[in-house]
Amino acid sequence: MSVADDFSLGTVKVSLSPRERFDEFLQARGKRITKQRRMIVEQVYRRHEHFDAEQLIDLIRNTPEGGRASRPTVYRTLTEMVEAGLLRKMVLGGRAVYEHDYGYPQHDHLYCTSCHTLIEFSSDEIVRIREAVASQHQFRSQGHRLIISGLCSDCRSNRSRSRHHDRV
Amino acid sequence: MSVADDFSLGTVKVSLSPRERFDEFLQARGKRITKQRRMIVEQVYRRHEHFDAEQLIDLIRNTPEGGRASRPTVYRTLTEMVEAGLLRKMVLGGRAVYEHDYGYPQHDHLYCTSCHTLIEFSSDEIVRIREAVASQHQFRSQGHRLIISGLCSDCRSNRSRSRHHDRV
DNA sequence: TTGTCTGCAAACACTTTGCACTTTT
DNA sequence: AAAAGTGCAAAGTGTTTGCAGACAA
Repeated sequence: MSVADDFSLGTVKVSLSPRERFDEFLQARGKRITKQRRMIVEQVYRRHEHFDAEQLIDLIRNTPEGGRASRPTVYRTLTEMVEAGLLRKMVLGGRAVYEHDYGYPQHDHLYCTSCHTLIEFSSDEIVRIREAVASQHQFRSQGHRLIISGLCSDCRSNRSRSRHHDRV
Repeated sequence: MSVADDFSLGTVKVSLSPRERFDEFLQARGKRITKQRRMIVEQVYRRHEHFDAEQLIDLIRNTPEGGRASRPTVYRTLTEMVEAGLLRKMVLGGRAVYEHDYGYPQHDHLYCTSCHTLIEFSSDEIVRIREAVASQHQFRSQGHRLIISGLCSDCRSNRSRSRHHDRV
C-alpha cells in the first residue's frame, strides 16, 4: 500500500519499501509471506552495515520481539532477498557477506586485509570501463565486483594490533 | 642455476623459472625442496589455464610419471605458491581458483555465469583508479580484483544449453 | 641426526537438504 | 483443503589439521 510516500534509503529514492518490494517478489513467485520472512527483512534493514549469515542469526536471537527463525530459514531467505534484488552478496574470507542493494547506489569496496573492514566507494569510470571491455569481448555484462584490498588507515598505524588473517 | 637464459612466460620476461623461484622461496623460509613440491610446481606450469585444487589433483593422478601427492599436500603447496607469488588465488562459486601470477602481466576477468569461463583482459585505467581511490581513503592498496560477470558470446547464443548456476 | 614433510583420517566452517509438521492462502 | 514454509537433524562441499612415520638437509 501507501505507494504515495516515498521511501528514502541512502541517497536514492524508490517508491516501495524493501518489505513491500519483497512482498511483491514473493507474490509474483507464488511464495508466501510468512512471519519469518517478514521479520528477517525487517532485521536486515534495521541498519546499513555489511553482514554475514551468522551475524544476522545473532541479531535475530537478541531481538526476540520480532520472533524466531532457524538457521536454514535465514539462509533460504537471504537467497530469496538476493534474487529479489534487495541484497547483494559477495564472498570474502570464505563466507558470504551481504549488503543492501535495493535503493542503494552502485558502489565498490576497499577491503582491509587486517581488520576486514569494508569501505564503500563509487566511481563512474568503473562502469564505463566495464561496458567498454564487455563489448570488446562480445560479452553481455550483468554486473561487476571490484575489491581493492590493502590496509586501512587505522591498520597502517596500529600494525600488529590484531593477527592478520589476509583471507581474500 | 642457469640464471643466464631467460624464462619467457606470457608476455613478460623474468630471469628465474617458476621452479627456481619457488626453490628460492622455500630456502629463504627454511622449507624443504621435496619431490612433491617439485612435481606440483611442474604440473601447475604445464599449462596456463585457470584451475582449482580438484583439477590439479586429477591432473597429478593422470600423470603418474611425476610421482604422487595427497590432497592435503596439494592444498598446502598451493598456499605456499600463492605466498611465493607464483600463483594468484580467487574465489568463484564457492571454491578457490588459481592462475599463474609470476611473470604474468596484471589483468582482470570476465566471468561467464552460465559456463563459468574466465576471460582475461587488462586495463591500465583500473590501476590508475585503484590508486586514486585508495589515496582518497588513506588506504594502502596491495592489490585489487575486478570481475565482470555476465554471459559470454557462446552462451548468449546457446541459451539454456546448460543449466545456469549463477554462483558469483 | 634433526627437524620438516607427507599421508591418512578426522575435523572444520559454512551452507544445503530430507522430511514430518506447521502455516499461509 | 491444498500447497508452501519451517525447524530439526543430518548431509554436503571445499579445505584444514593432528599425528605417526618418511625423508631432506
